[in-house]
Amino acid sequence: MNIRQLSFRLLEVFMSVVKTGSISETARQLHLTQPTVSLQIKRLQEAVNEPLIVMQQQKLQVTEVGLQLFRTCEQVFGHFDDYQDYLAELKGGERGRCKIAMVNTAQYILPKLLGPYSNAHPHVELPLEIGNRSAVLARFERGEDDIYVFSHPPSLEHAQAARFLHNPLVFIVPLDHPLAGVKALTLADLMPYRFLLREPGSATRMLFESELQSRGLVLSDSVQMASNEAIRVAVSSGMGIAVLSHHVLPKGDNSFKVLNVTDTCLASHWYFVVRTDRHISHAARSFLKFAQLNLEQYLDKQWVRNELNGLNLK
Amino acid sequence: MNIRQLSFRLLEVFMSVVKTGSISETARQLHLTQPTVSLQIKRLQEAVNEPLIVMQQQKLQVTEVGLQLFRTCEQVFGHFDDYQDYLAELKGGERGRCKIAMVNTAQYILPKLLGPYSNAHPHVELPLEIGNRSAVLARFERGEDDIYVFSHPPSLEHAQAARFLHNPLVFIVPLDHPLAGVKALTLADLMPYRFLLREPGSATRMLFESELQSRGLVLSDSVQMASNEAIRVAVSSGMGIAVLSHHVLPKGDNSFKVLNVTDTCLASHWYFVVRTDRHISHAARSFLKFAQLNLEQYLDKQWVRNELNGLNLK
DNA sequence: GTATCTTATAGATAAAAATCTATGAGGTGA
DNA sequence: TCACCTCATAGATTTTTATCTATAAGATAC
Repeated sequence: MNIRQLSFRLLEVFMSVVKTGSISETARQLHLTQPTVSLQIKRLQEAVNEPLIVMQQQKLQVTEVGLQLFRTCEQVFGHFDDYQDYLAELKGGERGRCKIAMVNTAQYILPKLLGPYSNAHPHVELPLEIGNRSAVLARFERGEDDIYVFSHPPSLEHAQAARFLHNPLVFIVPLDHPLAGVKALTLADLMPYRFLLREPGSATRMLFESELQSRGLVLSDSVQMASNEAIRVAVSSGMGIAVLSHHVLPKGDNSFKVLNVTDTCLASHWYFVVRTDRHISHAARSFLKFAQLNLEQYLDKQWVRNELNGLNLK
Repeated sequence: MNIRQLSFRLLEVFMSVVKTGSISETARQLHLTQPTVSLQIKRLQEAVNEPLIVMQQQKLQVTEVGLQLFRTCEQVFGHFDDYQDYLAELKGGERGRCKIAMVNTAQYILPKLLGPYSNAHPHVELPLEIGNRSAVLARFERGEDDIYVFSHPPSLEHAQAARFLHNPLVFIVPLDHPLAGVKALTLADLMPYRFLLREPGSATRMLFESELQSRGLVLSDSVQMASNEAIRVAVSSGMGIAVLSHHVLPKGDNSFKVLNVTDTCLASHWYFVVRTDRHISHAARSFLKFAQLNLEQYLDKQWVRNELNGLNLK
């Protein structure tokens, strides 16, 4: 038997003949003519080189070889049916994988969306990658993930970004800091103090530094720290002052003071970013859809900027 | 996914690409050109309507969907491989079925061949049908079996017969019968006695009666009995005399006497009969081959008439 | 920077497959 | 016997497919 001569159509017709026990009946059911079916069976028998169906008392009778082939076909079609089911679930966003890479700061926000999504779609895998901006950018370049989360999205040709959350930056000082009690401050008032900063390239730092530069201000002292938590805790401990995303600050944490800086409004946005030159997985599509519909419900309404309908997901 | 667009060839190529991880390499292995393989993969992806293989860092990368399809293919080809193995065993005569229908008398002979054959081919099913001549003839007409055993084969257009054993008929009488001690007799000497006969149509009876008719002899008394054993036992019990196939008489059974009738030599032959208008199963072919080679070994050499090479099994 | 890989695409062709209509042959049932 | 089933076969047509060559676009290696 040469398997290359076989086609699924041929097997389908064969199975129908076995089931109905009649060539004419099969032809009617499959909307074919009777000679077509006859010929298909003949072909199949030639391919297998064994009689599969014989006439016995004017009745079609499946031979043992035919029956065995029929069983084989049942199994085979079963496997393809399973695969079709898998595809259907995948396309429905019920199954699959949505790999998300995000910059460090986003880990304070995104889980609020991921949790509910994951509950609604328990069969979707959601591997997360967290890194600093340059690491996530490198992943983006290599196309390792389905969705990327940046504030300050890369302006690359094959990147498509959409805002979903406002990201205001605030200044924090230790409770016992000289500025802690002051009602209204200017940015310049903060310059004399030691600033705790993330690494260069972090979106927060970039934004802050460009603001300083445009205003002609210079920090007198700064210390670099690797994470937002480290900075927050260090501020509380009196090590210095800092500028951080509002979202990084735990609600109800009173171990530091937020300043009211009246002449400065530093803010960026959080963006979902996808590659335009890559197929977007159904799961990713499904997650973005979910986000679009449920941002207000799971994130602080006050900061939501839902522009996800701007994503053009072919 | 429309399964009708799929062909085994397509899947074969796809599997090779997954295995080699390269389109060019696959092309080389399958003796195709690289564009051919590229196109096949493209087609397959269109049929499934999902990306199966993507370029990632200049390397082909199978997607989850592709991997799932690959696994499906592995299973499917596995089933067909099993079927191929089955076919191979079938064609080799190691597996399958050989249905044999025989007239009653043959059951004294055929098992001597069937036993050894079955031992040599343990996976071949050998269903036996035993009936009187007309029943077996009817089965032949309906083509219900692979091989038929007759003495006196039907001379039908679609029947092909070959002798394998001489079938001499002998006359037996009870030990205390008046003829039991007579050294030499003629057929006419037997006419006064009661004959125990099989049903009309049985080959033995037909042969005997035609002999009587040609010699102008008439039986004075006869009783019909349904089986050879019944007749044999009845003769031993003194109920009458009979003409029976030599093969029906158990060796060393001294409860009756075989007569020496000098002017008569009644004999027929045993034939294997197959239909010429039907495909002959590999198992049947294999059995007939076996018989042809081993008749002398398993049957009484003195009676073997091996003409089985005359069978023309397309 | 040139040679040499890779994959992708376009265009052409030849083979095959799928399907039809028309027709024939064999059997059943009124 | 006639009408009506069944399946088989022949011949024709239209699509589909498998395949090729030629060529281009990227990337890598030296």
